Parts: sequence; structure tokens; C-alpha cells
Amino acid sequence: MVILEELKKVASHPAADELYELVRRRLPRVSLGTVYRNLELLCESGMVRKLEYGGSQRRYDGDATHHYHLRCVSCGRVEDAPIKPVSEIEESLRKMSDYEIIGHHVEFVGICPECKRKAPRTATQTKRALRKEKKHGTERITN
Amino acid sequence: MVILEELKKVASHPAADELYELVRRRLPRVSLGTVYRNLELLCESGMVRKLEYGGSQRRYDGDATHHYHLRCVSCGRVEDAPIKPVSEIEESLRKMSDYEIIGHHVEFVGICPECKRKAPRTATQTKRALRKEKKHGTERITN
DNA sequence: GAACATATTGGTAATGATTACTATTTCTAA
DNA sequence: TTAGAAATAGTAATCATTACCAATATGTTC
Ligand SMILES: [Mn+2]
Ligand SMILES: [Mn+2]
Ligand SMILES: [Zn+2]
Ligand SMILES: [Zn+2]
Repeated sequence: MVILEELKKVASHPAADELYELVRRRLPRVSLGTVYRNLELLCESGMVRKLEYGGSQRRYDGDATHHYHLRCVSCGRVEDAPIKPVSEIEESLRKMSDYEIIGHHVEFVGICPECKRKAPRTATQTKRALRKEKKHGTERITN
Repeated sequence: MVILEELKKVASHPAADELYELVRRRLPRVSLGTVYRNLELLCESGMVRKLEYGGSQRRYDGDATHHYHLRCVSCGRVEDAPIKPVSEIEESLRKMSDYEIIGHHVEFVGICPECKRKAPRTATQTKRALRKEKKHGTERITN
């Protein structure tokens, strides 16, 4: 319950260890293993979504409804993309493929307003950042 | 060169160790580290794409042009989705977000024809497979 | 070609996120 | 209470990826 509550409280799509720190404030004796185990159970029950895009750590999302994400290549922040999913895209693929299509995921990559302000980049710098990000995953943010 | 050639030969989006085995047939003394190192260089030079969707291993794509992917939740196969990318979706997001949008990735999930034939699934079984797949990543395929 | 500087490699160790394991604790229901 | 079941904390194991470095290969200048 506490794990789910804390996950729903934040919009930051935290990784397991970040969520662990949040949960610890309320349950100081909880273990990281318990966080992982229950996140898995919550995913299975459909109350939590596991995000497995770029980076070296999985992120978890307390909002299990279908929506897209937007990741800042500079600071690693992941936000919900403020557009609604286009289900028609699945239909058009069904016409072209023999797969039984179950769903789709979309991740936009970009630079968040804060990072734009802090360090406006040339196109070259942006490409470099993208590479570095792909290489190392992105820094943790303390949002 | 050999690494890039072998990667371009296959349509299976192999993981590093799978590609390592392919390269070894031509360069028996090559090391896995060399494969990783050069894949990184090829990514940086833009000739190879690194796929970081689900599963526990990264996959590599010798086709660096923008395209979508289609993953079978049953066997783990990853194919190119036979539809063209919709760039308009980035435009519509630009209107709604202050991010500087750089690009987007799409992964469809479904069941490939072969798996459908081998083990037709009920909706419940499919959901279960999806969970298991999310949990363990998917089996290696020998395509 | 010899001598040197530079770049790349193979082999192996280190890293780090996730998972597995297990003794102990907590819950449940008679 | 009390026995059995379920969950947990703490720790070990796993395994994909990176880091490291001595050895080898490559290129360059004379
Ligand atoms: Mn979200
Ligand atoms: Mn592809
Ligand atoms: Zn940012
Ligand atoms: Zn399949």
C-alpha cells in the first residue's frame, strides 16, 4: 500500500531505488527487495506500469492508463507526454502485419525547458548529448 | 567492418552476444569486448541504432533509418514494423509541450504468426505472457 | 626496412541493477 | 494460544555491460 501510494504521489517515474528512499520515510525498516517484489506484484495486477526505455534502470509509473512519455536527454527526467495515444496507429499496422497486435508504446526524446534554459545547445551539442545519454543512461534527477 | 557487415546481414536485431557469435565465424579470435566497443562507435557515428526497449539485453539494429519495431511477447522476436513513421505526431506534441522535441520511438507488442500457430492463446494467457515477458525479458530466438 | 608513436585488441576484472534465497517475523483463522 | 501460511529483511548470486591494461597491430618518418 505504501509503495503504491508513494508511487502515485510523484510524477517523476522513479526507479526502484528512488522509490525505496521515498517509502523509507514512512517505513524505515523496509528493504529494497520488498520494494522490487511488490512493484512486480503491482505490475502484474495492472496497477503499476514498468517503463523499460533507455537508461540502465527501469522506472515505475503509478499511472497505468495508456499514455506516452517524454524524456529529457540532458537531465534524464521522464514526464507524461501531453497528447493522447493514437490507437489508429495499431489499426493501420494490423492491416500490414500478421502479428496479433496487443499494444504499443511511444517515447519522445527532447530537451526539457529547464535544461534548455541552463545550457542552450547547438545541434552538434545536442547530438553529442544524445550519444552520451545512450551510452551511460542519464543522470539521476532529484525532482 | 565485419561487425557492421554481420549486423546488416540479419534482420533479427541481435543482442551483443548473439552478434558476437556471428562475428566469430569470420574472426574467431575476436573478443566480446571488441564487439561492444565497436558497436558503441558505430552507434556514435550514426550507422547503427541501439534498441533499449523491454528485455534484459540491448539489441542492435544495422538499419539506422527511422522506423518502428514490433516485438513478439511470446518468443521475443523483434522485427521492423511495416508502417512508416508518423512525424506529424512530433508536431502535435510541440504544440502542447515546452520541450525541444528531438525525436520519438515506437514499439508495438504483439504475437508473431509463428507463435500464434504454435500456441493460440486466450486473452488471459496473453496477459500472463505479457507479465512474464516483462518480468524476465524474453527468450532468445535462433532466427 | 628499422624505429618509433599511436590505435586497437583480447582477456579479464569490476560494476551495478535486478533477482534469488532463507531465516525470521507477521498475519490469519480456528 | 497456536499452528500454518504469507511476507519480509538482509544478504548472496546473477548477468549484461564497462573498465582496465598488457600485448599486439597499424601507421609514419626517415
Ligand atoms: Mn507516466
Ligand atoms: Mn529495425
Ligand atoms: Zn532536462
Ligand atoms: Zn513469437
